[in-house]
Amino acid sequence: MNNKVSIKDIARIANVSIATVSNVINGTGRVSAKTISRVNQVIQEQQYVPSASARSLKDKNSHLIAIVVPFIEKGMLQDNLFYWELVRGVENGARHHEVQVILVGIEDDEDFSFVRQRHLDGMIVVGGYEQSDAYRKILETGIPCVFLDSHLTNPDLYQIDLDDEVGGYLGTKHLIGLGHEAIGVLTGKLEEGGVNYLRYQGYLRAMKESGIESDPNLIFEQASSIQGGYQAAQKIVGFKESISAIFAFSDVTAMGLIRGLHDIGLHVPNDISVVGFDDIFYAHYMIPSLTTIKQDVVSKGQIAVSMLLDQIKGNESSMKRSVVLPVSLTVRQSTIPYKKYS
Amino acid sequence: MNNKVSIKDIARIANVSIATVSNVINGTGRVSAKTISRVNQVIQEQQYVPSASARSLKDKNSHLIAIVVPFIEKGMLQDNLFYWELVRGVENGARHHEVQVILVGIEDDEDFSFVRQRHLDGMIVVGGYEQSDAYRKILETGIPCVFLDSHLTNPDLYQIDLDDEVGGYLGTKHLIGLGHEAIGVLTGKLEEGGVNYLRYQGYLRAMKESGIESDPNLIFEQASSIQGGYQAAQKIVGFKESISAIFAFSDVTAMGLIRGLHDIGLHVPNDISVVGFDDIFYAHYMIPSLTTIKQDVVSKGQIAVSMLLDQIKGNESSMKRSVVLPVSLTVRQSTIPYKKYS
DNA sequence: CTAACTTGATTAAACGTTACATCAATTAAT
DNA sequence: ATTAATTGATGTAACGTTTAATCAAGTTAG
Repeated sequence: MNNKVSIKDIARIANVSIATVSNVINGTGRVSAKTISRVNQVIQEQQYVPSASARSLKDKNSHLIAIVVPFIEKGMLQDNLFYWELVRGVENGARHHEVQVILVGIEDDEDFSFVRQRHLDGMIVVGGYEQSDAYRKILETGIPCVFLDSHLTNPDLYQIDLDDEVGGYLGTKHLIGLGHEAIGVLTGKLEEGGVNYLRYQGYLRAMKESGIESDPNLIFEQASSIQGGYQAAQKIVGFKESISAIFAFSDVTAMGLIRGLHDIGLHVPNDISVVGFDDIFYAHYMIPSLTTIKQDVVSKGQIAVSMLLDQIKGNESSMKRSVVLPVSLTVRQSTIPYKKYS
Repeated sequence: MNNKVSIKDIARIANVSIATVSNVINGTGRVSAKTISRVNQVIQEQQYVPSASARSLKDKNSHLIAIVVPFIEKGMLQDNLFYWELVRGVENGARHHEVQVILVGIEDDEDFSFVRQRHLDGMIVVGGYEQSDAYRKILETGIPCVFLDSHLTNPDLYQIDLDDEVGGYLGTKHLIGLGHEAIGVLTGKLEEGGVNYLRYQGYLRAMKESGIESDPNLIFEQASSIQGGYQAAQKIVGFKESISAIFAFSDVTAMGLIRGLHDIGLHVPNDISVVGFDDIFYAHYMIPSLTTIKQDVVSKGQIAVSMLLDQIKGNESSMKRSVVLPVSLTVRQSTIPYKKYS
């Protein structure tokens, strides 16, 4: 309705020039107290809102950032709840900085022309693999980015990661503490330096430290999805006499796994213990509730936003380029002390 | 890097006027085949991308829609996975129409000035209550909207709803068919005409049809969240001798409920049967897996987008303003035939 | 009392598009 | 052979801002 009141209208009604109105809005230039209040009055009355397109045309920044999520990964629809929590954190962080978030679920052949098209101020990229096509294209756009959970080697990039190695260590140590020795690992794609790789390193460290030899046959690499976890149960059951516990590198796969084992007749935790990773909110409500490595996803999203905005504003010095967030162990019902397989 | 190549540059390099370039890009006006290909060539070489801000400044439409989600509802953080599936559907629908989606998680005091600020083309609004403040503000913006799961009474509004009454009926009928008579209901806020209200009506119809008297004491109204479901277990346990089944009006509350009952010592389905609503993907993997009323959330999102775009483009006639999507019953492990409480 | 600031405000260019009006050069119709 | 229509292309205003340059009037300094 009132959609077309522009700065010109305000100027006319308030009997000043548009430059003055602009100054009032932005607090720039010199303008007397009375004029300020008169102009503001008119702005109120007319419900004037400055046009973002006109602004961004002028200053080249859009107050728009993108969150880039791989909805489809390796051909599988991403059902990881984890992303939802993250997206919420980002949206929430952004709104406190008067920035809006556009959601982009990238596909394999994604082209990133929308970045320049919309003059995006920056991007938050979730889970990029260093050698992927998308990753290369993202860097090519040249806009400020913050990478999440990517463990990229380039030290110039801004990134936020988890202390994945420690997470892997903690979960494994917990199982060892319960007396388990034959501990299987259910991991997503193992790429050198990637999230799963680091968790695996932590696992190895814990095993070595406790003098337990780790059996490479007990490493199961599977898609990081609930289905992936479910399918893994089939493979794992072949080793049921030699495995007493499994460390799944995400809660979602742990869920699928537990269900898969259940369908085969193996019950968690009595027949086998399971540790997850992420602590998504269902973990607490599952039956059995899931012992897992906890991270604070929502604040991760918020940190990502402020890091991105600092970078955009050029407060480079005020922040480290790489942040590593802590993880911790949350013990619940899915893990119990080792008992000989009966 | 190459961020500043504009239509002018293309025009200069291709030796034509900017008007011609514009015509080539938009397929408007008259321009010879050779010129077209030459211009396109240059566009390719220079990696030119038209500026969305300039365009939207000119034509008043931004190719930007918002999806509005109540992240925080009645003071509770929305942990409903359901929304995530919906958001994904919308994003996916949008990308096929060259529109981008901005994600807005509204708060209680939300102001919608961003709508005019960004010249949004339209909005998809999830779960609005007719008498809410937000709802009023949304209508005031005057932009095209599609309302999801809102069951609004105004027949001029575009909306997509589920056949909630039938859903309520099917779930109840299923339980009755298993021999249950004392069937409790775990519902979110019961507002006349709202989603929960209609599901409840379906419940009543099924009960009446089977000649079972429904006990108003067995209606439990609780927040639609996993915690809400968990807490409900406390209340329900007081009636454990008189309740043999519960129909929860969302899968998330069903999960919380099942866990809550479990902690109290009541096991699903042996001690009590539970039916959910939505069929979020986890329903299939829970232990026990959840009998539930299935809806197709992703396609709901996609339909919402195309409905919105039709409305924006003014193809009013081509579509009904109100779409009701079907639901169906999916039977899993959380419901079993009635047996006397022991 | 003039010169030099300060204050409050204005003018106009520029940002990258689109679309309307115009125009020159062909081609077609009488 | 003149007029009319068509084709291909251009010039330019307009969209809503911001900002640098400018200016008039009032104030202060010497």
